[in-house]
Amino acid sequence: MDKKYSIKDIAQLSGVSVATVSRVINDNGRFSEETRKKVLKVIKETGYQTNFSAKNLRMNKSFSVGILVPDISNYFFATVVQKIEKILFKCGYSTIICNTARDEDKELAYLKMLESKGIDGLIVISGAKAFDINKVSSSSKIPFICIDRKPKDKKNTIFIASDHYQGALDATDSLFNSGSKHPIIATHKHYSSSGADRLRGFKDSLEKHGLPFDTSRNQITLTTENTTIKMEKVLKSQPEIDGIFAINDTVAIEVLSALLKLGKSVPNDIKLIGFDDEPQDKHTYPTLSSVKQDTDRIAQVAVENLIGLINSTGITSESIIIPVELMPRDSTL
Amino acid sequence: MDKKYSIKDIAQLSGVSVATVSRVINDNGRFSEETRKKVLKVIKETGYQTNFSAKNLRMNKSFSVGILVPDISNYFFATVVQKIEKILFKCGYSTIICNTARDEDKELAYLKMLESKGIDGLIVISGAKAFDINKVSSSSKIPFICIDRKPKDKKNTIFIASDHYQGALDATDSLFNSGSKHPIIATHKHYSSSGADRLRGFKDSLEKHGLPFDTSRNQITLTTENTTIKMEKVLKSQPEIDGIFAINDTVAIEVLSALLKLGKSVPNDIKLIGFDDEPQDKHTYPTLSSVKQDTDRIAQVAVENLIGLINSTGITSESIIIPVELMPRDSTL
DNA sequence: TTGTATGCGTTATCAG
DNA sequence: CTGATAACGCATACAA
Repeated sequence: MDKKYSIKDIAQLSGVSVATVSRVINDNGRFSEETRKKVLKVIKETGYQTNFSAKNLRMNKSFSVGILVPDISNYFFATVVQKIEKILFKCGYSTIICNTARDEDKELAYLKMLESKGIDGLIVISGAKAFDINKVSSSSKIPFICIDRKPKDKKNTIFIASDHYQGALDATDSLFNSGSKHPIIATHKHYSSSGADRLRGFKDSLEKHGLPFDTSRNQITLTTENTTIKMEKVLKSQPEIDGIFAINDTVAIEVLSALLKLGKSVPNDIKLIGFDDEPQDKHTYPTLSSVKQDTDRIAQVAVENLIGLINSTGITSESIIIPVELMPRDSTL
Repeated sequence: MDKKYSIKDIAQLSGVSVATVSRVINDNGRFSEETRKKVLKVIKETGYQTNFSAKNLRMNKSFSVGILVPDISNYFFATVVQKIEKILFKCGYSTIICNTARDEDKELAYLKMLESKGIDGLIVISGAKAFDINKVSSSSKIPFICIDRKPKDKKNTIFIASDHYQGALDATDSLFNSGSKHPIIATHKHYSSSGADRLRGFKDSLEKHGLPFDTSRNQITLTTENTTIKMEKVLKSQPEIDGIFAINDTVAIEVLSALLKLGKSVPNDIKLIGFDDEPQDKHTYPTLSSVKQDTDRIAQVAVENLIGLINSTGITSESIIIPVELMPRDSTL
């Protein structure tokens, strides 16, 4: 009742050899229906459970994957991680979560740990710089895929991302469509490959509408602390500003709050749109327009590809772009 | 360059036995300073890394802990998980995350998997029912601690929670203090032990102010879909309502949005306060009063106690309550 | 101070 | 169809 059963115990209890038990458990090799029943019965009765440490050691496989994420309290990251974990579990893998806090040293330390644990695969989500697995250990060939973060070595890797460019283009277009003549983009200090793509989309929409992009006039960089002050200054020196594309919803909501404090009306004075379609967008006042990423599909594609990588030796190189969806609400009416 | 080194390789390369290498690595047993340097040098050069599967098998320890959480895209859960993971990593443990989605079957499946992997400990965060580890396997004695979720067997377990009762009491008091005469509580369908404590706090504040609690008059249950309709109905039949304590900030923000739609002014017509102090509270209009949980301390205490449990055989039973802090903002001015 | 030998629980190879 | 046994990489009791 209080002991942990091993395959050996099961063998003894059911009067067969350990080899046969292993065969039955893994449904591998041949054995009679009779022994199968016998063994399965004992397993049920004893509540036997595979010892994964042993199995891993023997098979050089761990049935677990690591996931590197900058900040799990971010809505988009949390949602993607959650969905990935769910699918992986269905496929028999467990997920080791690693919160890198955008710290390169931490990232390295995590990578080492994960390698030690013999993870079968790795998913890298976002982060400031291009991802270079060779920094950990040139010997290791852990299959990995990148989400929203370009790998350093573009060959031999899979890269998955939302169509940030198109989303930003659509978002900015929607500012114009709702009457804005002089939109700007609000970014924050963190720089990621997705952020760069969104900036490109903004620029191209601007130029499409006959406005040349100029960083000093069309872009503001905010930190959490200075939003209102900075906004006030900018709006004073450029009173023509009548639309803001925020690099994500967190920034958008800070901007919205600042605008209201400054007595500006959204969308009457200034149109506003964000990115990520966070749940609270529906509950701001006015409700916040945004661009929705297809996290279901991102997660699905990520896991499918990773498992493909794990099971096959053929190395692929691919860049997968997931479409996004514009979610117009009152802030761009 | 492309091989994975084992302790045996290191032994050969440095001209000692595997036992000595093991001793040096674990700084265990005695060996000369000279051999130490020799071995360490080879380890550096080769980039040797411990094979944890083997170590785990031998030591019957996995240096990993599981964490059961209902929904990681919830701000409070995400924050706590993130902080726990960070501290655990510093202590040499990796964290296997399990998103139970409040589903008991999933929880069971996860528990089995975690047991198979030989996790050293378990952290259970919230969830609807009391937690009963015996459902997995009567044989297993995995040390575990509960956060925000009462364990079934109160003996032999550690329970950590914010002072939900006091927080709710303070929150409701603050409604009265800002002039509310007839506050109600807004809950949602999920029921947890923390939710029950918050409800108790609300009731006691009511009675303290001379109002007997009556479910049909002082409590409304919302779902995400029906908030505005339900609010309208309630406010029509009970126009005296002038204060709302929402069971958490997500509910509070939905309520706030509904109230604005219904033409009610917050805080002039109705005072409002939530729970959890989510970041967006600072950016709603008006800013949302709330009760802040000390996630740093919760995480710290949780890890400390779990590691204590793992390393000692002495079983403890304890209930640890972490103080909360009232965060008054404009919605209760 | 160091080396030898054993076993942890599995799977896989090879006989039977 | 089934059984004995080697091997995975490591820590440790025991010998030297």
